[in-house]
Amino acid sequence: MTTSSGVPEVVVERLPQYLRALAQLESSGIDVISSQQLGELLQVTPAQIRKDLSYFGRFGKQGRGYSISHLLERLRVILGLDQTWNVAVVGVGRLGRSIISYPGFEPEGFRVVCAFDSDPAVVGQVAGGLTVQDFKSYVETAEREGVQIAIVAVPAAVAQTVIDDLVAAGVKAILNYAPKSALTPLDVRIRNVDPVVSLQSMTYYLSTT
Amino acid sequence: MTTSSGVPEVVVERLPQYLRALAQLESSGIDVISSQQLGELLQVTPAQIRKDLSYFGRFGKQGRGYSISHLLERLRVILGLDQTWNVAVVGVGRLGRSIISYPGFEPEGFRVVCAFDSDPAVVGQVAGGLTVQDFKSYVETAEREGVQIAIVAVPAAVAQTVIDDLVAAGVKAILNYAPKSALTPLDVRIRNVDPVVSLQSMTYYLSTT
DNA sequence: CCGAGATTGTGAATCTATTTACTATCGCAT
DNA sequence: ATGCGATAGTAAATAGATTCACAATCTCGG
Repeated sequence: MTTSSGVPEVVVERLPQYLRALAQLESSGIDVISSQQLGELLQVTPAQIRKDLSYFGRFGKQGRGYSISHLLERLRVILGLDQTWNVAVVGVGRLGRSIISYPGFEPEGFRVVCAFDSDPAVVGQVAGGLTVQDFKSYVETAEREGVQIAIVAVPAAVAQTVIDDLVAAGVKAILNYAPKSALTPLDVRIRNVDPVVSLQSMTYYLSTT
Repeated sequence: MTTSSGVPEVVVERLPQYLRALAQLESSGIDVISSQQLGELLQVTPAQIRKDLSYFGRFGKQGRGYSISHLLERLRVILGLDQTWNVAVVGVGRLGRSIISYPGFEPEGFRVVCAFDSDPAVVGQVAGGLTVQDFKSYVETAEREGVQIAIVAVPAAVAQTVIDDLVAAGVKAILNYAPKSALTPLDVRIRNVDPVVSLQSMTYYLSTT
């Protein structure tokens, strides 16, 4: 699938992988890396790395490779990671609470700024330093807090409805933890995080071998 | 990527999606569905559904469509979901505990049967009805409990080492929650669950639009 | 029992992604 | 300065996945 910008979606999905590997290399004190070496590290062909990067510009030096710090900086800009993103968590059950207090978001520039639920018993509770808001007030609160991304952690049965509401409220990126793949308009990005689906595509290989 | 069995990996990854949609349709009392209708529901072309299924046999009836209950049964067998899978959780921190008590695995046939950590302060604790074992005892315990799948929820810094140990212990399927894509031999399946990576590939589209 | 309408299964065509293969260019040692 | 070895960038070739398009065959009403 190629998107309007002309960059294939698979390519965009690989960039965060490169980013992560490069960040780790940088923190271990390495300055320069070739597509060959990075490819070995990530189990990807060097040509693929070079081609992927070539969609965005020319970042390497022949005979030498890529400056890790420079490439990191460029990738961060390409992916829009040179800014902080405000995130709303919708659904504050067991899973929603784990997400709110997951410490991995903040260092990567994703800040959970508000949390919503529609259960009156949950609204008003405090989770991870945030007071849970009524989902009815989503539009105002999200606007006030400058929310750009929503994380959905509601039961499967209501996921599509909640996502429709979020889309109507103007959210353009949704991370969906509900065990249900939901439909969105083409201009709204959605990624599903579903461990059961991941397991189910591995058992295929376990049982045929 | 085509695997030894001749079925492309993308196809295997779509089957759980079909399964989930069909299960939901069945529970809402529908008996038969056409590739057209299922395609609309999943935002996939009817031809793709028919072609995907054709790798495994002929399950439909011309002029009518697919019997949902029959197709469900066949898909479960194809994916190896007609049995229970025993799962070990490695790493019992905040995230590991959430995974152990996640209620979505059991109904789908994935049973968490043991949990490991290498921190002496955590070993011996009880989490979700399971006593945490020392990771040193992985081989014996996993053998005794009939573990076939491992879920890794350890810090990024030790993920590769832990995964190497698991591979050495004979695990053939790993669900990796560590924010680090790890390398495994080709006969070991690994799926990464990483919300940050998912977010990072969406921000690309948010910032270029 | 027959014909109309629907829908599957699939070879061929098309579209997309990956890999190959080579040129241009760089850094470095002499 | 010069030449050599290494490596990026990329056009062309290949491989892979998706879609098209249609024959085969099913259902169902009359």
